[in-house]
Amino acid sequence: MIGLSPAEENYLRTIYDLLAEGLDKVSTNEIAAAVHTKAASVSDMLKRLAEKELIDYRKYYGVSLTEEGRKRALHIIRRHRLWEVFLVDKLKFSWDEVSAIAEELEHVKAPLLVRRLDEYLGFPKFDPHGDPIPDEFGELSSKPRILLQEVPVGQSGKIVSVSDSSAAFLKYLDKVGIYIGAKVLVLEKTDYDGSQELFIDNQKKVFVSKEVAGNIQVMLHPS
Amino acid sequence: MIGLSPAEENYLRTIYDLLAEGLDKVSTNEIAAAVHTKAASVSDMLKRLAEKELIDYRKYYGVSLTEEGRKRALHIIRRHRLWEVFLVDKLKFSWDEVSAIAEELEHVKAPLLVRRLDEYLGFPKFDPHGDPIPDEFGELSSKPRILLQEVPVGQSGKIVSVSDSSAAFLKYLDKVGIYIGAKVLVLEKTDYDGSQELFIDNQKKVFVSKEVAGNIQVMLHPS
DNA sequence: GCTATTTTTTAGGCAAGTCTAAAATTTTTT
DNA sequence: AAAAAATTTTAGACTTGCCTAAAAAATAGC
Repeated sequence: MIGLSPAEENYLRTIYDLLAEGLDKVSTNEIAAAVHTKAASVSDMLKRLAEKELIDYRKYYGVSLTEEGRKRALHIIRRHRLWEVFLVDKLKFSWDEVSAIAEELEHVKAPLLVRRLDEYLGFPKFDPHGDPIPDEFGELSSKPRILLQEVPVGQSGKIVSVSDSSAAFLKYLDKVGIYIGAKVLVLEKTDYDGSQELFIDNQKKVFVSKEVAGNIQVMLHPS
Repeated sequence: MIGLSPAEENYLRTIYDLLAEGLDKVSTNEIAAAVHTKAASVSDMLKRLAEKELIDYRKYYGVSLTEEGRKRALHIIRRHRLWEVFLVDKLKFSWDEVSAIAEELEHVKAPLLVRRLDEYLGFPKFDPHGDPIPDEFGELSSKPRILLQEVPVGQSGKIVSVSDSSAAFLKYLDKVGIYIGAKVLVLEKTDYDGSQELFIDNQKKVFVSKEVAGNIQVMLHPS
């Protein structure tokens, strides 16, 4: 199949992202909000994407991705997240500045470019927000990630992602010493309010509320 | 003034490049060939660019850039050439592979990105082909460049650019040991055929024909 | 279960950028 | 200098991607 336009790619990635947030279908209005356009324009585009068999589209019902659509979306996301790593690691942007720029860069398709970039960055597996970078074949790192909330006492893991990327939340994490990649050990859990005591990098004890622990994703076991 | 579309940017950069090759105006057909489109499409676009006062356009006569158009073109060329440096220096592409990829990257406009990239690359003054990189204000490095052909005997300089970038020519240069950035000293000139004997990097003597010397640009004096 | 509200789709229009075919202009040839 | 050839422009059409306004369908309220 032939290449997609930047607009089509944006829709596809957006639909993937919205689906990743849980439900099995996405509404026209949700997409419209995410791509900053009107519902009518979304309807237009959905018809085109359905015709290309990249999405399953039932009028007035909702949208999901076909296998092909999912594969395409993951390739776009791969480019997006690799550029984010580049912007943060090499050009010293902060992780909350990079999404908009990566949205432009992700549409540059030269396949060799993406491979070389991957290599240059040291084959990163996660982007600066902790989200996994799909491989060349559109496969996601399958290592399980669970919410910090759910990590049992005594178990340790690595912080790989946060769901809330508001400036306030990121600032809070920074202040208490939590960051993507940090090792975290759950020391204690308080049943009645769901708060936890953590041990970060074998160094620092931190208390977090249930709300905070519900916004942090952890990969169990690894180094 | 507001931003230009990728297509408008391509036309503008192309017109600049064609003008840089000597003449003071460019024809519709030349542009059509350079942007791989039809003359009719070029006519359309020229009307639009003229309306935006980026070009001076007289029907059936030809096209040149206005001051504003030239400034815009130089900003696009700045981005293009910085990305070329990135691709060669960091991603290890060879200098003949990078133009097509840079053509896509050059349309990413985030101004902070360009500045950071420039810094990351060490504020390069020339791209991998030896062409100068305009500064943030759209100014070209004003150091004079002359054809190797015209360098007098006993004078030395630095090779900064080649006009012919065919694979055959580049291969030839490689073989005899001539490369962008090499120091060159003109040892001897043969009047009747215009050929020269050169001393490359104070190391290697090389004979080049007038044809070859006419395709190589040199910056006089510098280190 | 019918009405009101919200969501979604259709209809029609618009700008960008491209194309082909035909007309206008310039250049070349003889 | 007139005819032929080449170049360039115009005219008309098409696609993409967006819009507004109106119609259709689904959902919520009572």
